[in-house]
Amino acid sequence: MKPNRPTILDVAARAGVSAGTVSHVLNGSAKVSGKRRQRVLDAIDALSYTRNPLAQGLRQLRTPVVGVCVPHTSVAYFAKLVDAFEDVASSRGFEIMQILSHDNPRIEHKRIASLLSYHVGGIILVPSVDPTSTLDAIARSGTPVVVVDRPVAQGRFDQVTFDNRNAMMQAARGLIRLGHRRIMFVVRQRALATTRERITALRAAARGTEVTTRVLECASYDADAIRARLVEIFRGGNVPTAIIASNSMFAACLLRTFEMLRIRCPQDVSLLAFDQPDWAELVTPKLSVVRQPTMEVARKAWEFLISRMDNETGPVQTAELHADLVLAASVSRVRPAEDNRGKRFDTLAGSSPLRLGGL
Amino acid sequence: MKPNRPTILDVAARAGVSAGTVSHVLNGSAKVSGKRRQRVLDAIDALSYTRNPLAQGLRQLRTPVVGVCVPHTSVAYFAKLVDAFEDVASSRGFEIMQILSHDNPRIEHKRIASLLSYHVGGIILVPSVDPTSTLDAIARSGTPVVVVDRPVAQGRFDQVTFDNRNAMMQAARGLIRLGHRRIMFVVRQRALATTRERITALRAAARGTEVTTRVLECASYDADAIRARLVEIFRGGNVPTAIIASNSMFAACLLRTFEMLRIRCPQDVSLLAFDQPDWAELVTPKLSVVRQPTMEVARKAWEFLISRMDNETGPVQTAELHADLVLAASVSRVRPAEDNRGKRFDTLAGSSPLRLGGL
DNA sequence: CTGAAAGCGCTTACAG
DNA sequence: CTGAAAGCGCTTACAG
Repeated sequence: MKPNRPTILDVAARAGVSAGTVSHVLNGSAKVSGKRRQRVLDAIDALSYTRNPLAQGLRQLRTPVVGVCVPHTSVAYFAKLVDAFEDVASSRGFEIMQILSHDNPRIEHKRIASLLSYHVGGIILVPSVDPTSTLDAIARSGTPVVVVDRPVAQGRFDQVTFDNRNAMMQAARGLIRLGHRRIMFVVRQRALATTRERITALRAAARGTEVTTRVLECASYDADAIRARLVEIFRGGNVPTAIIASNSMFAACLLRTFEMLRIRCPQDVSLLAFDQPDWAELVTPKLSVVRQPTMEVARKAWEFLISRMDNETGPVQTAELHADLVLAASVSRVRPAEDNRGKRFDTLAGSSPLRLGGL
Repeated sequence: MKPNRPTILDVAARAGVSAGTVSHVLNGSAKVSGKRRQRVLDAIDALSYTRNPLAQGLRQLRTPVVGVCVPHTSVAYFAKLVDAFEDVASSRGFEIMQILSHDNPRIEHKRIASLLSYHVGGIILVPSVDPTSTLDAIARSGTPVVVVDRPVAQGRFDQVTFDNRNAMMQAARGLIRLGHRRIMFVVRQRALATTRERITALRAAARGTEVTTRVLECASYDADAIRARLVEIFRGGNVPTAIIASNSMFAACLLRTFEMLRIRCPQDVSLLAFDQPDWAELVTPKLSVVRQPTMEVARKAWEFLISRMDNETGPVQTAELHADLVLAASVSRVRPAEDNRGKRFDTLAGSSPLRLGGL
């Protein structure tokens, strides 16, 4: 069934040299004289020989594969990131093994352990809330790794992150300047390093002003459940005048909730989101976003990974990229009459086909 | 640097048996007596031994890896598909190697060849326009493969596809019933099997009526270029009253173009899209879509792949899943006065921040 | 049921 | 510069 692929021995035989010599021309690991070298090249060509990466990996304890671990691919931002890595990696002869942590440290650890058993040449990791055991396992294996997007304790690992503090600072100050006094930040997990940085910056921006900030943690991944949670908030009264969503899924849920409750955006509530979704410009009003330079992240991370693979003991490399605030129609100035103090929104749109799980 | 992982020999030594015996309990490839078996299990546990898949793969010419090849991950639908595969595969102890064809047969072939050199246990392929050489290479290698989403010539390969004819038939008939007489179908590549099926169905629906159909092929992946192309159409006069987009990227470009040209949807033009984007319900008007059951596809494809890996010579397995038409506000009835005959839209919105490449 | 041994396809000291 | 040979960690006929 499986016709045997040519091996290095076939090439050697055809070129009239030893396997070792073929290996040397393949790897440039030793000088091979001009004509032998050419004979080897010709033989490789004639047989359309390609190396068996399994054998190579077994011998060298290192395969030309880089493992990419992100929480989910269905999040547009992570999908784009993986896409970008696939591009740059395959142009350098690397395969991508993709694993998903589901933002769960246990799964993350297990999946990374499996990746390590393949002796991958390197790992790109968007870490979960608590990646300690995962990072320890990677460190123990000596596999080069670059941490991306979410910072971990500095000093041990190469990483490329965003300047979340600055981005949030910009966003918060912008809102405050527009008259907002009650700002809510909706997050998946408070404990996430990225989130903590953002919360700190939000509070710092509010310090010394009369601005009230509030963090809403919504651990669920289920849109219905999230919307139900939001509905509670808006019905509870004392509604914020501006909401910052930590990712595009929350932004989407918020927009749908606005619609259900007939909350006008931005007249009643302004909205701004981290994690620029591709639909930001399609919705009405257009969504204000913090734009993260995905391609730049991927390129930088790859650069770090390559240099780490070449030099495992070099100094730790760090990059903090800039994220841009892009204000659009979903954010507006607060007029005194509209400050929502003590206001409730509970007009559930009767015609909405929405199922409201849990309500 | 790299502490040596325990090997099967370490386990054997600790359990006081031979490596072959350990292998047998690992694989259940031969009966091992109760107590020896337990000793092996204990040793594995004590050393937290895991098999080296590279060695295993080298020996068996088969690794517990499945290769997934899609055109792009940044397309939401494909990302979801890959996500779904990762889930089901890793729960069965398989890794995922992900490659991207960029809808280019040459790249597809090259990347698949590389995949094959890893002796992957199976492949899931969303084929490019012309996957002939790729499929030949896969067939030659004897690797189990399931073709997904886009049908290829029947009979050689397991595949799970959608009933595109029926979906398009429903969509077209729905539009015709609402009074539409000029329908445009915007596609990436006419030659794609999926697209051809849809075009055929569209024409069939129009046959015997006074309905004019038109296919617009836009090979570009650049949103600016696509919009420029669309602007031409709308300026050209004799604008269609209904447009069907073959994927969500086109739908997005169309919505933006409507906005630029102050075309009202659905009053001036109705819009409907294959490939349900996650923002379909966020835009105004809500987008009408043909909804494809992603998870079901993934599950079915995996089922086929597993059974193919178990039985390489079994009969070809085929599934054609049903895609639902979900009508929403973006589609409406045509009133006689609004039939756009000879109409042009060329009010370029001056305030739009849009860059119009090429115009 | 169990072990000794060959072999999967490479790479890499080690001689020469 | 080049070749012979060992070895990476498994699996699998083959004896027993």
